[in-house]
Amino acid sequence: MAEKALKPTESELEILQVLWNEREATVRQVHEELSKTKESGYTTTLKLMQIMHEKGLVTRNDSSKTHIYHPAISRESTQKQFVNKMINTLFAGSSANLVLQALGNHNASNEELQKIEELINQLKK
Amino acid sequence: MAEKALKPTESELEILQVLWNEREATVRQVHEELSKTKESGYTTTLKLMQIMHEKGLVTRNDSSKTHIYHPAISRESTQKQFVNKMINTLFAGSSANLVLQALGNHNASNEELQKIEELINQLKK
DNA sequence: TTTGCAATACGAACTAAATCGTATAACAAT
DNA sequence: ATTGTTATACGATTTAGTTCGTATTGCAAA
Repeated sequence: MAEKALKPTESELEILQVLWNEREATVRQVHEELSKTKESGYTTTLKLMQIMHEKGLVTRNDSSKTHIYHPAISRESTQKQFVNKMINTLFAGSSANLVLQALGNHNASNEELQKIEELINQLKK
Repeated sequence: MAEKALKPTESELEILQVLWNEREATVRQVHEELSKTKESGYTTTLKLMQIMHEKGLVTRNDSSKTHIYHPAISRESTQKQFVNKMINTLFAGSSANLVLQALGNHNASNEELQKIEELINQLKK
């Protein structure tokens, strides 16, 4: 059976972000991290992560009292999912438009620009 | 007073898409357009557009019985809003990562790639 | 003018998401 | 063993978004 294409919500993305960065984390750790930029209760984070577990967005090791969570979907596939969606709903299907918008508004280093150029040269062939 | 940064919902984006393309439209026209790819009742579209009007996402001319709607926010500013959000929540702040992802998965024409290269050369300076 | 059609207005139901309070369980320290 | 702390479980509430039914209004055709 194929893997379900679950689309994480805004809050779920924030949690996944932490899990992707740390590779694994407890609810406490995730909550501490989120608290840096956001105000909310511990049990809210807990509940969200429980729901994510039900949905299959994360796995967890509950062999000890304090459960350890892992992301169940990759950062890359999630990025792809959202980028594609966005290209279709907001850029009339043109990836180039999205690229121009992204480069125009955010600052990329010369090194990063270099990488992009290389990719472009490959694609041109 | 500064303009409020209202984030359109998924459904609202679909409607804005039509308004941006047509420059203006009636509820009926928007609904016909959406019906091509989506199943839903006329009054649903109507209600959504009324709510968008309350929120200030659209303006309307109601001097005649059939109201004519216009987008109140630009396609570009909305694109910017979503792209920035996405770069932050999904690409760890790196616009280049987003660009690589976008170019890697969607096909851009040589002409479009050319435009991107030009922009990159400008940015490099 | 009456009748019928197409439009708007609006309330209500339904669904999804987020938030939190409280109960309970596991464990460590005394 | 008792007590305190930190964890999970879970129900309930709140908020946002979507959908639709029904009432009403404006207008044109008969």
